[in-house]
Amino acid sequence: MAQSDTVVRILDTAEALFAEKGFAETSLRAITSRAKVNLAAVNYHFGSKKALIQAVFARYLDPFCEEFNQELAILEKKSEVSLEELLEVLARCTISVPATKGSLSVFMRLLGLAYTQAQGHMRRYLQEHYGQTFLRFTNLLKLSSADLPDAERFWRIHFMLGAVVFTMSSLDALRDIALSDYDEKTRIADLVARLLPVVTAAMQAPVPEQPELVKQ
Amino acid sequence: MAQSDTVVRILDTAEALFAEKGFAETSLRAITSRAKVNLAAVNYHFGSKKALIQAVFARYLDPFCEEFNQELAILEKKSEVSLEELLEVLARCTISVPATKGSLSVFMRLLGLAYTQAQGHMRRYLQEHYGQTFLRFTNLLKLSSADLPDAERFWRIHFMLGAVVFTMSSLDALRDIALSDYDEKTRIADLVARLLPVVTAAMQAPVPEQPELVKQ
DNA sequence: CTCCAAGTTAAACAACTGTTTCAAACATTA
DNA sequence: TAATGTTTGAAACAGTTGTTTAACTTGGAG
Repeated sequence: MAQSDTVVRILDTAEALFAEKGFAETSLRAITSRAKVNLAAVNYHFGSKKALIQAVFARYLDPFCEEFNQELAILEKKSEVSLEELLEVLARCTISVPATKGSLSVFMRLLGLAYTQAQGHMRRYLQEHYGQTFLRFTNLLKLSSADLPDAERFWRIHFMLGAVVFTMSSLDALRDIALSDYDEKTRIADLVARLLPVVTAAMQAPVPEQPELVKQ
Repeated sequence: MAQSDTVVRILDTAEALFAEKGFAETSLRAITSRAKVNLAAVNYHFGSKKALIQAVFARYLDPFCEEFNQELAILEKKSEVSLEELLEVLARCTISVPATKGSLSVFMRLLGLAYTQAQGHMRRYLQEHYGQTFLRFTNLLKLSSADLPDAERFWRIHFMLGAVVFTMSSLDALRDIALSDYDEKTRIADLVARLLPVVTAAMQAPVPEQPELVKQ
């Protein structure tokens, strides 16, 4: 049974090439030739290039969401949850899941691409499949930052999402600079340790005076 | 003299389409047909699609850097510069420059695409042409956050760069959500007002205990 | 007016894209 | 062993891509 082998090899290669060059810039021929499988294999096993992209994401996000949902269920039973506690759980799940492959940075790069690259279908896919988990998280976040206006919290979530995704997705380049300029061999765990106090402080920053809402 | 007219129309259309769909997903035919210009005009006036992309950026960044450099020169003469002061200058220049066109959000989206979309040549172009201005900025930032270890500052700069670029590049989608969920008509100026305290707090967050540097 | 460079146009170029086809090879069950 | 359904293989499909060519139009200087 060579099937699973072909599927896995396509997924591995596609993941690497997508992260390296982007979705539109990576052709099926580039994937299949490097993976040493036939060109038609992608359409046979996945149906289309779109579906392949989604499958690459699902391989990361499905196990992540499963673990994260379990942790969220525990937190939801508690009477109150601190911001540090919630972020620590998020960080732990993010690190632990792809530990088998050790390529968290690759996945973060993909996530960044999915959001910024104008692949509308990816945003829709992520929303449909993982929106509910995200909602559970934001509900807990609301409890742990109750004094923050809803709109303010909304924007800050995306500021911090950007900080994480952007840094992680450029990780290799930044790590090289950090090494040559500051003699620092930054591991993912170090980066998370750096991120936690920054994100916490950002979420707790003073709220600016209400901007006067003008029409248009 | 229809030349300048053609060039400007190409730039305007390309800018809009790039922001809307991304670089790779926007064909020269899509640009030229919407701009009501002949297909060959792009290669005639700009040389290649790559050069057109760079020209779209230069139209924003050249005037921005000119103004920003002037402001930086003023700050460099002062004996000390506060973090708020420096960030406020950055925000002011960012807002003021494209005021004539009112499409700062378009440019921000382009900037986000340039960094996240794996167009290697764009990163190189930005570094080569505007790296020195960025260096002047980071030097002042070092003065205004002298108690921060260099490596820590380095990472935080990129955290915050990510927050800005990522948010801006998804701006339209986020703005729609903010409008429907919080009845908020977010203007760019509002967003900058929200960003300033967050970035300030993030840069001033407590430094985590030195991560033990292990080999590998 | 003449002439020349600058700009525009339509057409064709070669290369590449995702997808489909159908015969061959394979593994599995009866 | 024979029959079955699944997986691979090479080739072709129809469409799009960025770029180039060469003929054509135009505006202004000599």
